[in-house]
This record gives sequence, structure tokens and C-alpha cells, in this order.
Amino acid sequence: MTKNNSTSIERKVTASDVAQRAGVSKWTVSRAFTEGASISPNALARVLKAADELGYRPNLLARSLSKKRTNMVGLVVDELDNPNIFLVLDEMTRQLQRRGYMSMLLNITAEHSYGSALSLADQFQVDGLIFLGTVLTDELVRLAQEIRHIPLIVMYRNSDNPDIQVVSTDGHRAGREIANLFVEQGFRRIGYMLGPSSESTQLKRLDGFRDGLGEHGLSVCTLLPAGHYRRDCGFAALNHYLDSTPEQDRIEALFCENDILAIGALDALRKRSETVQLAIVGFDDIELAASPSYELTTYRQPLETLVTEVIRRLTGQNAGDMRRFLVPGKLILRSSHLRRE
Amino acid sequence: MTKNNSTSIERKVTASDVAQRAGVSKWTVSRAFTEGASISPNALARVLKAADELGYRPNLLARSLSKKRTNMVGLVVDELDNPNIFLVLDEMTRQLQRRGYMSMLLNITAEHSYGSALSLADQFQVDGLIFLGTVLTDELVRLAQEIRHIPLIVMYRNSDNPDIQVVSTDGHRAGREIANLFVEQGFRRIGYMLGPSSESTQLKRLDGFRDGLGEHGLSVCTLLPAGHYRRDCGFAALNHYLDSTPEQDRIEALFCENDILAIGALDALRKRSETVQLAIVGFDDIELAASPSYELTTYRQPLETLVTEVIRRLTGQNAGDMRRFLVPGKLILRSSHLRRE
DNA sequence: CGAACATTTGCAACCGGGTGCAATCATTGG
DNA sequence: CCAATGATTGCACCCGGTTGCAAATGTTCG
Repeated sequence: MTKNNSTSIERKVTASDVAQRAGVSKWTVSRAFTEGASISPNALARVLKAADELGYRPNLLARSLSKKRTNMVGLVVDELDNPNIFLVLDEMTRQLQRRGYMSMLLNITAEHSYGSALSLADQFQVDGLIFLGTVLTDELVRLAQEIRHIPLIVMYRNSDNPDIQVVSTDGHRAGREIANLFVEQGFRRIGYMLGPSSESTQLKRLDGFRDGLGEHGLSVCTLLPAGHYRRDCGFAALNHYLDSTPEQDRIEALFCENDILAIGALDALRKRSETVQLAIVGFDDIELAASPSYELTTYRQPLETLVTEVIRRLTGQNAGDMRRFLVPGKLILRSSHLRRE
Repeated sequence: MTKNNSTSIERKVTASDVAQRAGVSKWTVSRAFTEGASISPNALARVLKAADELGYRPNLLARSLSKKRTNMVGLVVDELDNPNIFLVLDEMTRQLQRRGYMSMLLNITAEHSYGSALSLADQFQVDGLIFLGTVLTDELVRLAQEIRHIPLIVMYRNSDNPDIQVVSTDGHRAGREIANLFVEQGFRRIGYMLGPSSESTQLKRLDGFRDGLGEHGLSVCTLLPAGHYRRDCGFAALNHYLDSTPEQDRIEALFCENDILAIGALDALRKRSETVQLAIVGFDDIELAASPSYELTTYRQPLETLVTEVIRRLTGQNAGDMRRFLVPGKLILRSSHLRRE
């Protein structure tokens, strides 16, 4: 972009300014910046030259006013303390930007901000709402639907609401794979640590885990509720269990609903004075899982595939009419699932 | 909001619709939604009633077109893998939302996306750019300045560019405090692990650390460059140092530029077969620092204060003309800074 | 060379609100 | 009771683009 030394402190350059300089009408300028519009090569060149000299960039808000689309999407987030969300945000914002979309972060961590956050998104005319690992309460869904018809997509979770598209890892299948892993290791007394219950039901991991164990005549013998997806909650949950369960009654293996809980659980094992035999598997494969402090066996979700699919749906290219898009992830074997020596 | 059962699939409700229903002109509707506008209590009530019945919400994009402000701010982020950014994003988006601002996430992780990301922000007419723990390269600053005059604020870093406001923890002071801590513990051979060098110079932690040691006749005897703020980089950096340094020559204490590096360093200690005597201190106080696996002594930045100040400046209430706002943080003592038994 | 068709380009109107001013209405007071 | 004063309200026009249509220009071919 050529340096504009005369009027850089002035107001924004508009299409009319460019038009005047290029000797065309402002409508022609508009066409120059519209893909596939009817414009002569000559006019196009003159407009682009003038635009470059003036440092012109179209005002997307004005454009959005007449077009129906704003190219802004709301990313609804409620667990900014779960490290997994980082990976997702990174990939998602990057792919969105590459396609000219702007990501608006909607933080609904504070309970009372449900309504105000969605209302704000509505007023800013977002093209769609993407729920990233968000607890989809009925209240939240109801509020989202009050916004004029835009795609509502939940990623990393499931939902039975017919108005919400689901793009997620196949939690049921993942649960079964992990059940098989434990069975192969010869464990028989097996537990499951779950997060916020409303959320757990949307993940289907527990269902698959139960079914998988069932196929071998086993069942989940202990459920450890952790309350939130936070390391300290996982820590406390397992600690409490160990405190209140005599050694001979304890589970031998534990599947934690996600990595941050599993890491809390591993911390609990480390912290105790006695040595506890307990195999642990997590979910997500966050960076820390690879740490030599944890060596966590876990299940990696196909992030890039999921994000791509979310954006396809967002831009209305949803092939077929499948409301749900479920893909398998990949088991990442480290050492935490092994019987300890 | 009253259920609107007749036209919920229709286009958006506009001010004119509300006006018609309330029996006033659309300008009166506009006034009803403008703080401090001149409108009779009677008209206000009628408009609000009609608006509620129709589910009307003003179109903020249209409003932005005539007003000068958009109430959208760009959050520029480039290290979505440093856990500390979570805390910041959470606090920042929450405070912004509370004031009716929308946060646009600008991910500039991929080098080539510098320009396109900022250009996008420009076209969306953001009211300001906040650099959250971002490497402020000259190139980035130049691009940002090409946008028409809006506040540019860097948080968590320093900058000498006169056009950029700085809101940050006093890194120099923090470095001195940590130097004193090590000196009190009786350490004499002391090292420092730094991240990307361009960034390190903006933090001033090393300068303060050096000065602090200098006051006791000591100096930083080893610099460990980690390349990036990532756990595996911290891990590799310390590992490499230990591999290449005979035991008697090694440092006794190490200040890592942030927690995630420190955690990598602690992982390196854990992973080694021999026991290494090395006290470690980090910076940020991320959640994981409290883990019993790490017990990391660290330095907590006054997040809420910083965010509040950023928003004050963003909204143009910058009292006085101080370009820099530097506040002290707080040393959090755990056990990693102690001489190991 | 001129009719028939294809490309370009300009124009009025519009997207959904906001601004400044003038017209209208309601009070107040002489 | 009527003029002066202040509070409300309506209106034309603007913000910076886009759309649909018609006029203008260019091209093809009998």
C-alpha cells in the first residue's frame, strides 16, 4: 500500500473519494471490490490504483447493512479454564480469518450474562453462533433461538434439539475404545470421573464406555463426579474417593471425562503418601498430557476436521441434511493407562 | 420478552415497525433507545411496550454507521498456547461485555496473517486494538498504525513506541523481587530462562533481575533461551543445559520468564535419572502452578486492575497523559524456589 | 452499414439507524 | 386569556456501501 502522506489523519477514505480520483462513479468502485461483478478491465485497474493510492478499504459494516451477511460469527464459550478450548479457539479463529470471517468471543462464564451476551451478538447481527464446548442449557438454547434465524452449531458436544447442528467427535465410540483398552489390560473394577452432569450427558462418552464394558460382562462400578472441568476438581474428587474407600475395594482403572480432570486425578495419586495402583485415561490430548509428569493416555479429537465442518455448515454448504456430524478420534497411548509397577 | 407468535420467521424487526405499532415516528423510537434523549414518559412507555411485543433490538451496525463508534475492539493474540492468555481473555471479554463492547479475536499466530488480520479489523471499524501478550514487532506496529487513529494498547508487555499505550505489570520490579528471593535463599549461581528474544526485551523482567542480583554483587551467570513460551521448549532448554553442563558448574536457581517455561523446566528435572538441585521460579501464576506436581513459586500479575485500566484507556478516559501504566504484582511462594532436600 | 445482442456504467432507492433543525404541543405567568 | 418559554416530535438528509434497472457503449454478423 502506497504511503498516503497528505491526509492520513483525516477521516476514513470512502468509495466516493476513490471514485472521484479514478474518474468513475462510486458504484463502479463498489463493483471493483465485488467478486464477479461486471466491470471493464480498464475501469478495474483505474479503481484499484486509486484505491491503493488513497489507502481505501471498504467499510464492511456499511456493506453488511445492505447484504444480508455480516461475516461475523459468535464463538460462545463458557469454560475458559479448560485448556482444551485453546486448541479449538486457535484453529477456529485461524480458519475463520482465512475466509474473511471475524470471530466475536462471547463469554458466558458468569451465569447472569447468558442473556446479555446473546443479545449483544444479536444486535451485532452475527451470521451464526458456534458453541465451543459449552453447556447447552435449555435456557441458553431458548435465548439463542430468539435471534432471527441463523445457524446454531455446537461443537464438541451433542444435543437433541432439532434446531441445533452437532459437529463432534463420536463420544460413544471413543468410550467403547477406552473400555476395550482397559479390558485388554485386564482391569475389572473400573470407574468413570464425570464433569458437570448436564454436560456429561451431551458427550456420550459414558454411554459408550458403559456399553463397551458391558460387552465384556463388566460395568462401571464407580462414578466420581467432579463438578467442573478443572484440575483442582479432579484432584478433590479422586482424593475424596481414595479417602473414603478401603484399598481392597478400590477401582483399578479410571476414565476421566477430559484431560484436565485426569491430570487432577494424577496429581491426587502423586500427592498421597501411600502408593495407589490406578490406571488413568483422559480425553482431548491437551499439550500437558504429553508432559513427563503425567504421560497421560488420552483420546485426541480430530480438531481440524471438526472446525472445517463447522465452517462449511456456517457458510450454508451443509451437504445433505444431516443434522449431526460425528467422526471418530484417535487413541493416544502413553503410559498412564498401564498397570503401575 | 413477550412471545411473538405471528412473524418469528420474518425478517428483523426494525425501528419503523416499532414506530408504527406504537403510533409514533421512527425517530421517536430511536430516541427511546438513546440514553438521555428528549422523549416524553408517555411515548417512551408506548415505544418500549411495542418494542417488547415485537422483540425489537436496535441494529448496532446501522447505528455504528452514523455514530463514530462501533463498540467493537480487536483482541490481538499470538500465543494461544500459553495458558496465561486464558486468564486474560476471560477477564477481558467479561469486562468488555459488561460495558456493551464486543471482543473480536484476532489470531496472528501464522506469520503471514499479520496484515490480513489487522486489515480485517480495520474494515470492521474496530474502536481500538488491544495486544494481549503479543510480540510487538515493528512490522505489526506499522500495520496497526495504518488504521485510522484508534487507541493501540499493549497489555502485559512494554513498548517504546510513542503511539502505543502500555498497561502492564512492573517487570523490572518483579525481577528484582525474585532476585532478592534467591539471594535470601543463599543461592549464588543463578540463571534465567527467556522466551522469544524480541519479547523478552519488552518484559523488563530480566533487566530487573539483573539489577536485583547486582545489588548483592551477583550476576546472571547463565541465560537459557527457550525459543517459545511452550512447555516443551522450556523442557528442552533445561534438558540441553543439564546435558551439557557438569554438575559442579551448574546453576543453583533459575528464574523462568513465565510459568509454562518453568513447568517445562520442572518436568525436565523430574525426567532426569539423577537428582538435580535446582530452585525454580516462574511468572504469571497460572492455575497449574498450584498443582502438587509442581508447587511452583511464581509472580501473580494484577489482572483485574490491568484489564480495568485497559478499558479505561480504550474508552478515552485516560486520566492524565501517562502513556505507561505499570503496577506491581505479587510474589506467590510455594516450594519450587526452595533448596531441595 | 445497421440491426441485434452483450458489456459497462450511471442512477434512484434502500439497508436501519442517527443528527440538527424546525414545527408542534404543553406549561407558565403576566 | 394569550404570549412566552421549554419540552416533544417530525422531517430531510446523512453514514458508506449495495441492488435492480435502464441508458450508454461496444461488438458481432448478415
